[in-house]
Amino acid sequence: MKRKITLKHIARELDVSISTVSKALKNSEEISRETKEKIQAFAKLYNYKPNNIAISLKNKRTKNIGVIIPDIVHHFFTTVFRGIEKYANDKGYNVIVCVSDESFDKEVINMEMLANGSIDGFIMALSAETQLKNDYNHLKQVTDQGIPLVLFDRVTDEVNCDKVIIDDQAAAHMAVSKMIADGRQRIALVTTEDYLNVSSKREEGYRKALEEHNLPVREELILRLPYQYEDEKLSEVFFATQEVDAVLCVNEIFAVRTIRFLEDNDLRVPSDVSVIGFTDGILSRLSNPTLSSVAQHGEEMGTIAAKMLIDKVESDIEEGEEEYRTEVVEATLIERESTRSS
Amino acid sequence: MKRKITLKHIARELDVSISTVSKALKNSEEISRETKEKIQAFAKLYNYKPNNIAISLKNKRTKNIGVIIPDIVHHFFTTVFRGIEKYANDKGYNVIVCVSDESFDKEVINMEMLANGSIDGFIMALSAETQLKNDYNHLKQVTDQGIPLVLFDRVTDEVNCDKVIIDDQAAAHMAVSKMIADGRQRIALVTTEDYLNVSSKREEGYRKALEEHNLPVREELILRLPYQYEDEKLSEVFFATQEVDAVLCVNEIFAVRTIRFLEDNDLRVPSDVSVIGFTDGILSRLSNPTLSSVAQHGEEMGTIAAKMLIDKVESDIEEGEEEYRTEVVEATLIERESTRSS
DNA sequence: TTGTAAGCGTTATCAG
DNA sequence: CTGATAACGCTTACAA
Repeated sequence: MKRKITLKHIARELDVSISTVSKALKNSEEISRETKEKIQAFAKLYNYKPNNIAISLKNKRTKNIGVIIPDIVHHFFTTVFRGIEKYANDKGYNVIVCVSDESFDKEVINMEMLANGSIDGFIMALSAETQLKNDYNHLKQVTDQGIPLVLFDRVTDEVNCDKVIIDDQAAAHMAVSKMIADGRQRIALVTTEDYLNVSSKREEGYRKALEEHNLPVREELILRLPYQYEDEKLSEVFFATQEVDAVLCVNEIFAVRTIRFLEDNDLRVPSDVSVIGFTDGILSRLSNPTLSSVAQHGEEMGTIAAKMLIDKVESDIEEGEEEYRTEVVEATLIERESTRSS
Repeated sequence: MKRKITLKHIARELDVSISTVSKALKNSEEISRETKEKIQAFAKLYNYKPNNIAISLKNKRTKNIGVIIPDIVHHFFTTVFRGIEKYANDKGYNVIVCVSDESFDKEVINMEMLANGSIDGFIMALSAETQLKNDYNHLKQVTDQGIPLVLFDRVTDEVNCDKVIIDDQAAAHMAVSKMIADGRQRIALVTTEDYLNVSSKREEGYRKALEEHNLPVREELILRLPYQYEDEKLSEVFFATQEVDAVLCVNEIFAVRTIRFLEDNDLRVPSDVSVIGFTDGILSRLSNPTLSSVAQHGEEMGTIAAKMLIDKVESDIEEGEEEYRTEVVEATLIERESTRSS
């Protein structure tokens, strides 16, 4: 077992000072070619690599970024994470992930844990509970300390920082308009019952699109389901009493369930009812029929978020003139079988 | 912007020495109640938190664990990750994730990056390319340095370390036996063409089960598809020329595609053909019909891996007598509609 | 009871 | 060209 070698070891071994070794390994002009070669050869031989922790302490820069997301087993977040990770890695940063599990407390604990020197900045999506409580002191504390923060998808106006979002309202509007253009008239909305910022924006877009096309907004056609619902009972009640010819769902899972439910009730998708979901993930591509859905371009969001963060981290504006940006990523509608206007 | 406060600040402010502050905050008996109270109050007021990096440097322990996986947008890995993250967090560890993207080079780079002091140990699943090249020097280097390593799922015998796997062979055997018990006779296997350890183990189980039940192993019934295949052409060729009454797929995606293909060709699942997949993820639960599949219990694997790693990290056997364990997690068959023996 | 000093591994400044 | 020294923030013998 060859323990990690340090500058000190090399210095002792080669009978030079630590600073000489340090400089030699950085190819400093100050050191004679001869000594440099000797030292470099030795270092190579023993596979010397500087200790990141020591460098972090010295530079007050960890080259780590902290990512806090509500759930990792969730296609969208996972996709954003991939974007973050790729960009960050390219820039020489590592990514520390913490999962808040939609819990306010865990979010706070994780942030505090990381804020004590472990990371240079945060990228996060708020937990559902945090949005519900509307308590953002932990975020403010972090920004007050001068730690850069980028919020994505689940954001809040309460905190001053960079943000990356998709225009959920416009996206829902687009989806509903498409259905209307396809001749659909009774369009239902299946959304979450939790108060999530994104859901309500999507609902706004849904309402607006109907209104603009002079279609009535029927509250009975808006179904609110618990975030992780497992029973289709609710949906049965809903569809049994209503005639719908199109459904917009705020996520993939609701959409796939809806399709299944419709087919079990002898309604064909898309001929009888067309369905559009949000989150263009694996389910959309592989459901039967395949699901038209609003792509949120998570990877792109992740890339943008990482870029914004790293730019801030590496800029030395420090007490920056509070110049925060909000990037809006265009959502696109991926059309598949569930809306074929056949 | 209140910059982070350090022991030095407190000491200066309160006109005591740094070590007094340090001890006072640790509630040391050495310090008078009076001073302690003064210091603690001050620290609370200014929200003092020790700097993790400094502590890491001192203790030579980062309380970070490095996780390297081939792909984060993949239900199984994501699930394992969740298990790791939860357990690690409970134990006060953070998790740094790097994605190898199935690439050998990235795997090597990421490991080296993290091995220079950033983490106390690794948990990883080998990339496809690494398994193909059969080159594990980067792993050996890490273990040689005394950094604990736990391999999961995609493992190799070439490296001496703790491992967590499922018995893929037994799992496939179980699945095939179940189909046979249901009266199926011509059972196909849809597997990957890459050389992945897990796939080949599953194939072995498949073959063994058939043999044990005195059924012929027909090579034409074994279909090898590229890892991320997008065209169903291959599968068309396959099924068009064969009569099968059951299919075992080495992953969910292949399984769902198979179902879709069968239905498009007027074969009903499960009445005409029953289908079982591996990886009990969201697709299995939501496909139509729902998919019977082999649950790999990723979260449990993650928990076990994290436990093994942290135990090693925190044990002081150091030059441990090479006592490495391999934990086998029981796979279970989750029966859903695709195998209802109706 | 409090303080000094060394050390964790590096880098940077300043002398020699 | 090379080396001593201080510093990053903290802990911990050891002195006082």
